[in-house]
Amino acid sequence: MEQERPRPLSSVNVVAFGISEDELRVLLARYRPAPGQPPASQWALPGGLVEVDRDVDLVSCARRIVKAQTGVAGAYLEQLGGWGSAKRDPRGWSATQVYIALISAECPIVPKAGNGDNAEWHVVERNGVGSSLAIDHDEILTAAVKRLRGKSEYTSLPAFLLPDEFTLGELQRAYEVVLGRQLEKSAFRTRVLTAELVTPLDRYREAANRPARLYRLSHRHPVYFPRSLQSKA
Amino acid sequence: MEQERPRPLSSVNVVAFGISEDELRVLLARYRPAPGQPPASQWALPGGLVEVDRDVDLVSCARRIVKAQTGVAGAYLEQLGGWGSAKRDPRGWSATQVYIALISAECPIVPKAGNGDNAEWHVVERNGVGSSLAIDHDEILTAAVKRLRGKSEYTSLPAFLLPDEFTLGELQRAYEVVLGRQLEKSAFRTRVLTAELVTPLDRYREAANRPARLYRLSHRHPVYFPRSLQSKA
DNA sequence: TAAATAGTGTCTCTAAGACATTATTTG
DNA sequence: CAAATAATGTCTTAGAGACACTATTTA
Repeated sequence: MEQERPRPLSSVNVVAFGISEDELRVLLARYRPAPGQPPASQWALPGGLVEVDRDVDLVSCARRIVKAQTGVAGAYLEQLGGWGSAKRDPRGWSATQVYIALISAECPIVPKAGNGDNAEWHVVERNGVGSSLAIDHDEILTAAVKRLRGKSEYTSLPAFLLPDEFTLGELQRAYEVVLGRQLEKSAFRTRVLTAELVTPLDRYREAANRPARLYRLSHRHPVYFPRSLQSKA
Repeated sequence: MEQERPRPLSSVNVVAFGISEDELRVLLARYRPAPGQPPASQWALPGGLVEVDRDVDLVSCARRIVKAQTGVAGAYLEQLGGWGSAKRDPRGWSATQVYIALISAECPIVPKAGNGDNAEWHVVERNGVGSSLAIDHDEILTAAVKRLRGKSEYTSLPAFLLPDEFTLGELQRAYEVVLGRQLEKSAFRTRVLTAELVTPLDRYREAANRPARLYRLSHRHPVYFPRSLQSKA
């Protein structure tokens, strides 16, 4: 019988994105050096150690974290990647699995009992937030923003930042907020409609102008726009 | 002082792809229920526990595994994802970080001392190999093949399966082997050349026909072909 | 010369960009 | 009516697919 090797710490972190006031935002919590210890002043990505008798797998651990901070249970979740090294955590070798969460409501927060321990939504500027985050979370946030922006070029990802029903104008605005640039209306609409990314409803958004048709996503998973190398005939 | 939580097992697995005899192949090893224990008859993806005093981070752990099985030190490595759950490993809660490795040589193997303990290259058919792999490795292999195929539609990934210098014909063949379908020559060439994916050399591959110009990759990281939402003018 | 593969040219088609025009509501 | 945004149409352009053609080597 071989002696058991020392085990690294296993945790999960979440980069939760939302849109409010036409800005892309990310959820941050006060950095907590270890569970039970008081929070530091630095901001960090919400997360925590895997709890072996509570989390059945990595996604449910991520879901638990999102739920605890925002109250949202059905957020879109996608694996971003793993960060692990001997040095990243002062407590020793640690590996974290990071998930991206897209929150469709208006950036909600679950207030904590105590003293300024609430998470907060921070505006994403360029590839991160203004201040620097704890340990390697700046690097992780940058990777998450890059993934979100990159994948938004050719998938329906930004739609998961909207409520169930939305107009094409609102959808285009979501793309523009995520990508950080304006898009051409006509091209955007044909692209979205021919890809059958959305299903038209028989309802309309009323306003002080021509009412806009409401749509909902056709699929609960991201749709990819058609792409590149075709087969030989 | 809070009591320390139980820690899951942390391991790294590698899905190493190679091309030989015009077939896409993946490296498999005999499944070993735990380090030190004898290998079972089932095949599995090569991997092992993170060694906290030897591996500085996740990639170097992956590199160590690739090197041990193939002798190759400079393979292209890319994170695929993390798999973790209470049930996947009989020893208890375990999380593995999986890397894809692209081997450019002719599918080499490092022979082990003992008795049939060598890794082997298996042909990839459809989304996996013929037989079923240990624990959740079928699912992981399927994800790896999907990633490799998907990304090969719009990046230079298949080039990392070739030696340093290659002809455009060889490059096209690599794409065809990975994607499992034939491509149109003219379109392929203009695409590759206008994306400046490769740099032409002043050397030629001699054969019983017109010599083909040799090329090498322009970048050590994958190149993405342009395509998708453009900016408004 | 034939065989074989390298490499190019031309035409078509599709989808996106640019931009103008029409449509439908409220105040 | 004006103001505002929704929705559509037309023209152009870029890149991919189809496919034929030319180029250069060896046997």
